Amino acid sequence: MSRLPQPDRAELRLSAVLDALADPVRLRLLADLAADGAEADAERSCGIEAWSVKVHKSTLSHHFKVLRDAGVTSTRVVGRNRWIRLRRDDLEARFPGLLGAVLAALPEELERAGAPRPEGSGGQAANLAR
Amino acid sequence: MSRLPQPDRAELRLSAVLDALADPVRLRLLADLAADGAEADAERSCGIEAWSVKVHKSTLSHHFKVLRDAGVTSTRVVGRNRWIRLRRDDLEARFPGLLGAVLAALPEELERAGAPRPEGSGGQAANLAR
DNA sequence: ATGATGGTTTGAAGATTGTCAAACCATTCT
DNA sequence: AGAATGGTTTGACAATCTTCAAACCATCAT
Repeated sequence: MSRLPQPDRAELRLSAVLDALADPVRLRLLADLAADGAEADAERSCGIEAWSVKVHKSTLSHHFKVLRDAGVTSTRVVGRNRWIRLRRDDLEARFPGLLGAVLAALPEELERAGAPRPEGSGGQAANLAR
Repeated sequence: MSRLPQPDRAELRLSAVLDALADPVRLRLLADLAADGAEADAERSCGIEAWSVKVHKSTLSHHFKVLRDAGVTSTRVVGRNRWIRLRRDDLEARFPGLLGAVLAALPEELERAGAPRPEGSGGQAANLAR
């Protein structure tokens, strides 16, 4: 069991994080991740079916790399599976309030963005914010 | 005296704001604006000399449009001059904590990005790496 | 071993974006 | 009126990004 390469907490760059977040697909992935709960160990499989965005698996892999390189997520390798989690603590330490502000605004943003609905689209909005 | 078109507070979109902020030049413009103070009426002329980023004036105009269209800034037209200000209140109302978090992280980010070139070597892409 | 599975890497096509230069527009000055 | 000024718009070019498809790699199952 190992971990895919990722920047240390101290190396996190604001511009990289903003860049990573400035994409509709990645925002949706973020929402999926956040919906898993605020516990530090909440992870999600890398499999296509686990996410509300339906794109090619290589595209998904690409977006995960962007998020990981920016320091937004952490990826644990177990066998041939990957488990992804939000780096809430590191982000909060480096950019206090940033992730929370984004997560809070996310449900409404996705609503307006329309299209892909997570299939149970009620209002689990409250779960997203820490 | 009029005002360049801008989205209403209720129309502000998270993705547009993140997009607008996910650029090194615009982050620097934001820092310049924020440095003017937190008063709601702190404005800054649109003139090239007023900003710490040295790019062509049409490029500057383009970036201001992106910021304005995203709702980050507001532009007042006086004669042949423009006066730009941060829409702090509107941003705070729509995305509480977001602007503050970005502004707080900005000084260190600009530090790492490398200071604005005092002299010469103005290659096209040399100004700020992405 | 052989094959299937989960995910990454590479390659290529199309769309976006950042930049400068030149033309343009409206306002102000002489 | 004519010229200068502050900024916008348009056009073009290079760089980057998103996406899918196909090849690839490592692990697990048979």
